[in-house]
Amino acid sequence: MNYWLMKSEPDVFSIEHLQARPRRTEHWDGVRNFQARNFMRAMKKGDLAFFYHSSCPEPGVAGIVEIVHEARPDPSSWDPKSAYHDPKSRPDRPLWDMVDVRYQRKLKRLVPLAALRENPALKHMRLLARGNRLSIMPVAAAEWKAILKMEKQLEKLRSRS
DNA sequence: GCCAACGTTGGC
DNA sequence: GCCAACGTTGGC
Repeated sequence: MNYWLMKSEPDVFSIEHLQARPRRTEHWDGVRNFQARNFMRAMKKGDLAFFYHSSCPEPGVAGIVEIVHEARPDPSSWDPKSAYHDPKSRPDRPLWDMVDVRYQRKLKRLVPLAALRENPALKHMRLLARGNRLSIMPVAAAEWKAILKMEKQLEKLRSRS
């Protein structure tokens, strides 16, 4: 089983939006970057991913989702009406893929980007690498654990105050 | 709104 | 294949 991180702008699509979807499941479509696409292609059913909120007042890890359907062609890529339309992609020659994710849980408290940066255990995390802009990336098992540990610590701090 | 960093495009 | 120009991402 592998771990991943998937970015989304909460104004557009947040962990709460996913939670409100029928069967708490949604296509993760609109990815238009080759590296991100290739990571999606490596995802297996049952893999877990952090749902990361980006481009918002408090960016950070907001929740956990499960990959419930592996990569297959993304129909929005050849839909001229879609904001994600790419004329190079056609139904007979698809260029972009999507996976399905299912809501697993929200973190008890959002783990902010600023806190991730302060954790020495995450020094080499891809998300934190200089200039990183990938919307989908792998997460090492040790990093996954470290972030869940931060969630617990943040929760403890809150319950104490 | 600014700007650094990166990916993509297209001329040569 | 190089590289400048441009567009996008995303934190601040």
